[in-house]
Amino acid sequence: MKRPTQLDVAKLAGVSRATVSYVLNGQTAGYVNITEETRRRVLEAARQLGYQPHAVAQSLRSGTSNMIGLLIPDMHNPHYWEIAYGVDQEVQRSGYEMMLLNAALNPARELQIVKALARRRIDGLILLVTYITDVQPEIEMLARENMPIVIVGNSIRDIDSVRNSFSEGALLLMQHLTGLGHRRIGMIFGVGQTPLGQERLDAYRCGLQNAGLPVNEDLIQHCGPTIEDGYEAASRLLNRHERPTAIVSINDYLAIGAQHAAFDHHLRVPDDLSIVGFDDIDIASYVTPPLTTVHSSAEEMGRAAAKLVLQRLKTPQIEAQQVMVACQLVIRGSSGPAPAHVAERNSLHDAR
Amino acid sequence: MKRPTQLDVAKLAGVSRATVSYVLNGQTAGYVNITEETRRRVLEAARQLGYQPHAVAQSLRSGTSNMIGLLIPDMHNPHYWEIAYGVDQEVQRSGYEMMLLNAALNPARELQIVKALARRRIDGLILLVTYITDVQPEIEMLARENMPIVIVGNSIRDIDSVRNSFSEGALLLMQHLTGLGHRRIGMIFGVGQTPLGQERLDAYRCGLQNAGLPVNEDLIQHCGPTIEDGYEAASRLLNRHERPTAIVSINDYLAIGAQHAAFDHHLRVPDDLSIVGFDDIDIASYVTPPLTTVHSSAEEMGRAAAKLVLQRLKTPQIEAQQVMVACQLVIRGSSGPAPAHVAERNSLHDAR
DNA sequence: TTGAAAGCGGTACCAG
DNA sequence: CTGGTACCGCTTTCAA
Repeated sequence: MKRPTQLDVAKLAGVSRATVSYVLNGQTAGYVNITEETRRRVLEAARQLGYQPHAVAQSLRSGTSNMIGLLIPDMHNPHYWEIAYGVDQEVQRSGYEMMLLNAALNPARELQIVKALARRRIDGLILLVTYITDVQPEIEMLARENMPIVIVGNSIRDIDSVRNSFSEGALLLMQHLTGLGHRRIGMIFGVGQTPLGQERLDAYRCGLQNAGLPVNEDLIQHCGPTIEDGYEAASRLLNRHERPTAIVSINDYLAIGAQHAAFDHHLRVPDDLSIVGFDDIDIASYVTPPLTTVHSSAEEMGRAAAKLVLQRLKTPQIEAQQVMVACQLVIRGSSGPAPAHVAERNSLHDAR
Repeated sequence: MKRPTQLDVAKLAGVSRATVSYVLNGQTAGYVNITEETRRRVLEAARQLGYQPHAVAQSLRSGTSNMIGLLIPDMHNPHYWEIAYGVDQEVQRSGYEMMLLNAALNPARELQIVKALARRRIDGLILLVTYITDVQPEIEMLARENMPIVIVGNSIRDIDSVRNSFSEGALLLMQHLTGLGHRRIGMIFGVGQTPLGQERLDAYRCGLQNAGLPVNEDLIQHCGPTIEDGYEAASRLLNRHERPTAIVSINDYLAIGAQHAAFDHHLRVPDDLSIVGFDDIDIASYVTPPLTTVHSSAEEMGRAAAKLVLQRLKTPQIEAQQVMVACQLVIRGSSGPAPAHVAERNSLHDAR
């Protein structure tokens, strides 16, 4: 059984295809007028056949798809879903659909997706890219062809972008920890070579130096993106002879793994170990103890990105914009003063 | 700047459009052969122009889109992403793209999405529908038009579906709790009128009856889908004069909210209160204490659903299949024996 | 007020 | 072995 086409409707209503198109779109092309009678006949015929316009044909004809593509690096991290949610909301408000694609942390797939979306002649593109150098040429090419593109959490010259001021947030976070007396602070770095991650890592190093503390590369644990990876990275830190008194996780998701590692090592958080993260995912305030983190509304970022795309869609010629989304330190129960006995042991050790 | 079309390539290579199509698709339409020389010229011209085929045009011509649509009820619940992840993996293995749409728990939006996907002439559809009665007519209509459709967590006559045997799992869960001596068991019911939720609710009631316990409707707290809602529903239960000694949450996500409510009420889990959930989301084993839950591989379900769609795409005429994904009780740290003093108080109360 | 027809970009048949 | 061309379904100009 085949779906009815405009022609079927036209036949049934006893009019031409053009008339059907006029009626269904309200599009009277300037000065075309339709008799109320014909109008009713057409609508009735369409209803009777269950006619649905063929979006692909419309798309080919009009050159627009009514879709905005969103590429995220990893479907497992709630942070990206919050961004996607913001994008979806905003995009829908303007009558578009969001098409969400997952790169599954695979650089090759990232490029492949961008290309596929371009072939689909998607109306606009929002990219959260981990391995940006690989896709940069493609992005620049698309931008030259007037495809509205927004980069999130990153930036390329002459292309709209949304970023958050995480380096500041990260510094505040480090100040918070050093201010609490922590001198041995571990880092869980579980992402690809993203500038976003790099920014946080730099802030970590910088924060230590600001407090006059040495940067010990052994305390930086590189790991994968799963919660299990976070658990293991934290375990490695906690198994060290001189374990850190605080752990900074590159994101909340991994921090939850770290919290559990502390639990399995019979360490109380925050009494024996402070754990902090980034992103403030919704679960962060519900874990035990609630996670100290750097908040930046992911949904907000998504919305900002969507707005940029939609704006460029309307007025393509304006200059590239950089939107900054603020972030703030959220102090919850997972961070506290450095444990006294460890501090003591440390000074003994230092004295030796 | 406009993107080059096949015609541009043809001109540059000094051949016809047909030849370009043949070369690029390897499609020699049976017995068409191309000189190595022409072939090279065409490829070179395509490369030089950065030619990318127009997927919309291809789609219109071929009648296929190379996309499988997936509709999920709520982007905030990790359970659904795991399903989406499974679908994505499987669908990609077969050279398709997954198009993910979020209904945001809105029944009207659900129907709207299904219709939009149908208009896009998507190749196949995987639906996780909350308010199924609203979309059922549309689904049946599409199925009649030979659109491959799979329903997940639900079922409609003559349509492929994937379900998990949660009612069994739920009964095991209830046995587990009653076996531990719990007599006052609360329920957090934070989903729409989904049969899936209903199934779990029925199992809750049934499980109580099996243990010879009364069903107290006041112990069933209906609430919204956010983690905050879970927190509040649990709080309401815990604020009762005679609070439950165990709480069954309709899903893990809300259970995390419940855990936090217990924390805020200074109740230790599981000593003072047992909390159990459903789904076994990845975070479930990392919260403190790790969540007792009913596991069913969501990713597995997604994969099964994708396989069904792809299979029907190949062979449309086979009979509708129902795939059951097994599930099992996973006992972790969040459930334990009913607290003695409460049990005591209960019996005193019963004796009065 | 309505209808005929020219494309949008590709594909695949048929003729050369 | 290659080129011409009809068609996928819809929109929109132009003519009637």
